Amino acid sequence: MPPELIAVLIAVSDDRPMVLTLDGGRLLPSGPLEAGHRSLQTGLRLWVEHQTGHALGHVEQLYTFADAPVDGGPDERRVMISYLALTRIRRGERGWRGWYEYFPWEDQTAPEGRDLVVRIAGLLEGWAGRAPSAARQEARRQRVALTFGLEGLGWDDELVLQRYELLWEAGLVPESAPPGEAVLPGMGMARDERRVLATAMARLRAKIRYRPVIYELMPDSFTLLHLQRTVEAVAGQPMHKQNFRRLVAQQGLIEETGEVAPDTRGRPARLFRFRREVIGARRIAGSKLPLARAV
Amino acid sequence: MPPELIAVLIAVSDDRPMVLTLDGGRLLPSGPLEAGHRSLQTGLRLWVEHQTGHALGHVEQLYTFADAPVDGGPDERRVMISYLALTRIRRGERGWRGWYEYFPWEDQTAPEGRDLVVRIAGLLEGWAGRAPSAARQEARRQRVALTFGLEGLGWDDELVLQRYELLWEAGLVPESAPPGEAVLPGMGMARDERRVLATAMARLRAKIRYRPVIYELMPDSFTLLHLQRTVEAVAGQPMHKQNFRRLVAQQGLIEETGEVAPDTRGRPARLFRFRREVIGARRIAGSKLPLARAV
DNA sequence: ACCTTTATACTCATGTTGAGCATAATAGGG
DNA sequence: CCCTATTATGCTCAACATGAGTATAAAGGT
Repeated sequence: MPPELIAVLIAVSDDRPMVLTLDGGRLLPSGPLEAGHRSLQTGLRLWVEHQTGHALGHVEQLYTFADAPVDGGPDERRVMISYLALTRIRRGERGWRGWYEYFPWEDQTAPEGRDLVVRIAGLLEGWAGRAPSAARQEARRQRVALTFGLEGLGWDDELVLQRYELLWEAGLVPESAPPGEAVLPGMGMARDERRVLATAMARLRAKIRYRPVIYELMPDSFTLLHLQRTVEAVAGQPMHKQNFRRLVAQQGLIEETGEVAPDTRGRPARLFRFRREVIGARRIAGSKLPLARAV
Repeated sequence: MPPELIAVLIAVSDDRPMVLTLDGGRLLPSGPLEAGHRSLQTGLRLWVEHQTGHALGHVEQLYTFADAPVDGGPDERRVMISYLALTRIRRGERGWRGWYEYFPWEDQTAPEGRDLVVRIAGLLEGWAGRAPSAARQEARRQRVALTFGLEGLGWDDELVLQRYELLWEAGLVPESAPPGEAVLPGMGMARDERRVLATAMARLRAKIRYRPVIYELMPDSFTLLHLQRTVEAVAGQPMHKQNFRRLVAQQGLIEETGEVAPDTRGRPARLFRFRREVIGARRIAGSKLPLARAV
């Protein structure tokens, strides 16, 4: 069985990060590496275009997964090479879903997300208490606190995969819960797809801190607030407005278009565009996140 | 053809980063994923142990490579899933080689490495001038300057792979040079192994900045200078001594053993040990590098 | 005693970051 | 036309981090 190529396409629409799915949101675009494919990336592009009609721009390899072998099953097991692609939604495209539909607890900009983490903390405390020994219980509690930023440790937006795997182990997600047991809100996916999505989210959240990839998710011109809302949507965390502007300004990666945003409430905002020329011409420090404390 | 698992084992000995090789330094430990392997990592461990006798500790997946399909060749091509492992050299083990034997220009702590970059800059200027159009020439020059830190841009120690691939394109390494043509110093390896090694070096150099992985390369007790020399050896860059100590001290990741180093010249240095307990108990900021300017 | 060598403690200027205050410019209601 | 709500934008401040350098301590060798 040849390795499978699987893609996570991300776009941001109306300040919501979206992922392109198939089969009613249960699958990601994917297909086997074939002899005719000139490279892994070529194969991926062909499959994605064939299945979704969406042409890929820049893609980045994420991780290679293998599922566990089945006793008495086929000799070979599925190997999945996953990729992340940043793009924009084209008119009329279907299959795009908000990524927080799959991971509601990852949205710490909204009160619902924060409340959900409080609820999860309670459930995981129960799980920790069910460990066989006192030492194990303590280890579980420490892991929970670190992963979900409890006890004053602070929320780390990059721990998407770790949080999902912890909830998986605790039987709180549909993929692992005993039948009939209550599970957390959040859509499940087929096979390992939700792990792949979690990996993509974590990578993107990490990457916007040190590479200006956020602009691949923006339209040609945008206001500073729009840019900030996009970063907040991806990071799942609120930011300090003035400091965000200061940072963006001193990076010198954008320039004014000279126009102002139409149909605005309040004072009209100037429009900016990304200066594509600077990519490659300069060492890019990226876009550190002036994160406000999660109120 | 099942995917192949390939490992880059790194250790530091006598302030030199070393890599475990086979076949006189031309190969890295590797082997195909088999039906009996419980996971990718398990398979990797078995192959490495079988081929080198070295048991693996913590490993990290690096990247998945595929070679180009050959016209008229077999239907399937080699897929390599690569891993990085940090370890220590055990007594009597053979096959360890200094990684700067393969990439001499990556050692910017020594004058030889810095001189070599000056020479490379000249050769690449010639290569840039041979581009077909003025625009292409300029693009090449920009890429060279950025990748090798010319024109005041500063050396970026994490661009190991980019530098190797540029030299490959320019035909300056044995893997790509026309037969009989002069090439740069630095041992070649079989197949794609040198690219895998470059990927591992880049990842490790990046990682020591934000995770305390350097301690996996240290003996149980060490002096601060020994620690600094190890970081410098990995990063290939000199650092400011006092600031390095300040950083290490305020991280609180190490503690005094109470003893001092034997057989020292000058004032004897206190010995320290890594506090394993803090891993997992705390969010680790890692070990930023107080890099001195490359004199 | 003095010199070389390494260890270690401080100082200082500059830059970065988190937080907040103040003011500007628009629309819409009274 | 004034007032208010709303968003945009400019500016200050304290705390902390960082790069660089000076000064002093403790050993061995001649």
